[in-house]
Amino acid sequence: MMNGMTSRGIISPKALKILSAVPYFSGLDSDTLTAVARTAIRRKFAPGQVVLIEGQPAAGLFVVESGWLKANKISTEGREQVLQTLGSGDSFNAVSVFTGAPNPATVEALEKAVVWLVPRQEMLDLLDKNPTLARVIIQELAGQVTHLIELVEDLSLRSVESRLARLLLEHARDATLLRHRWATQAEMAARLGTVPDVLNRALRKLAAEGHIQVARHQIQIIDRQGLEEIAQVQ
Amino acid sequence: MMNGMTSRGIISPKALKILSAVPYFSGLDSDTLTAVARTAIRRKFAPGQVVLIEGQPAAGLFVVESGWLKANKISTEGREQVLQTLGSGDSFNAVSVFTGAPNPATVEALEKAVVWLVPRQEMLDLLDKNPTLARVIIQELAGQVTHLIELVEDLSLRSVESRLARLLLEHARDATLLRHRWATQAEMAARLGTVPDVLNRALRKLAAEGHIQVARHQIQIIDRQGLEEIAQVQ
DNA sequence: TCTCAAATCCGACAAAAGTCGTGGAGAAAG
DNA sequence: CTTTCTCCACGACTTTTGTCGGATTTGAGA
Repeated sequence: MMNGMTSRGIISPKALKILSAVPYFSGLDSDTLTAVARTAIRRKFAPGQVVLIEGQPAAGLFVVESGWLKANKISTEGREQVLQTLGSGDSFNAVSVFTGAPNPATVEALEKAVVWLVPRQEMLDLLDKNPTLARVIIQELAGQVTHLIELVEDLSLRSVESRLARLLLEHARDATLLRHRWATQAEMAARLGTVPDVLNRALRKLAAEGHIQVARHQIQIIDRQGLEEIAQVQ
Repeated sequence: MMNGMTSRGIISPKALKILSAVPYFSGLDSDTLTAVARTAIRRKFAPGQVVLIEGQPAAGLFVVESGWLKANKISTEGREQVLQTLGSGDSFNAVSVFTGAPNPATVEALEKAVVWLVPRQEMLDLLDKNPTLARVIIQELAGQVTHLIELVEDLSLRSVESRLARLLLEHARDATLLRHRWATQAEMAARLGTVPDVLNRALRKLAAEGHIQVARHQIQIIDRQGLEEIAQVQ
């Protein structure tokens, strides 16, 4: 159960379509794209399964076809910090591919997921031949830096309650935020850098104050302005 | 006093030498390097002076000639988190140069510093003409991502005491860590994501337990192994 | 050398975050 | 349909972190 099922070298039109939808490869001409599709490996993962482990050598660049995954760090005491949540079209492990350093974090499937793996050497060759690819990689990495700076700011300068308010506002479509099956309070806590109990407390406090209404699989935002104030201060 | 003194367009051998020592430009041929030196602007900053402000549009890529600076985030309540400490040869603001987004953080001089600024458009042109430059930028950004992931891990999964122990171990030459004039306890606290009082307490605790010895302008590590244990757990 | 602002030290207190135990309500599996 | 397990909801308690007031010391500049 350590590795997902793999299938290699099958150049289906589906593979081409999926890969060309990824920002990384959308700029490539069809010949190079076919070459990529030939070496890319398709893998399926079950919920909870580990895709790659922090500290291991880089296998290559991963691209999500479907399903949700998370990149995280785990402390010696077992506490978890989620760095990134990855969905369809997202890619991960670029850092170790281009630096040669071991994987900086562990990646795990949150639900049934399908992932493509483009081997490291292939990516490096591509980068040499394809100057436009470099721009895309730079954009991608810059985006990661921006995201991580925001995370640091959150962890260092904001209270749990404030972080939660921000998370809710960010993910709300209209006034309702529907939770995926895997989006348990424990997962949310790991995302905000705290523990389930504390998150639960913050959630109940916001509910008690009339800002939100927590239901089974969704959260309703009642008082957006109030939430925004809590997101600002503290 | 808002901006540093500037001098533009002077192509001295000194400028060439300094710029070519920067990883970004070391791979360039001498013609391109001269072109860069022509557009680059040299600025001097006094201690405490602000080089660029979070949220403002990107001016260009900055390169440190001499002196120390810091990149930080400041909360509405005035609390500070240092993201990076920048010394001679380091560069900053790459993210906003290549994405076009506003500066992600504020940069401030810790002491008298001299900084070169290569205008944004110049850097973008360079990137187009010089494919090898792309590799360097990718390395640089990947390094930043790695560093920020470590910072997140520290803030989220480790206690102040543990973070301090790590900082001390990391910066110790032999068994002594000499503090720059600007490396006050307030600065160290901002680096570790806490407040001066708490840092001071942690420092005195480590001293009381016999792990370190705090003197005026330096800190002695007495019990390295003990420090390493504290750095590990918690 | 002298003065003054900044840095450090310290104890007491407050608030935030984390831990533990227990019980109930749903969802998934048989 | 029933059993089992995960998730959630509390409340009580501990630890860590942050805050405040004030005493000392130090270093930079007049």
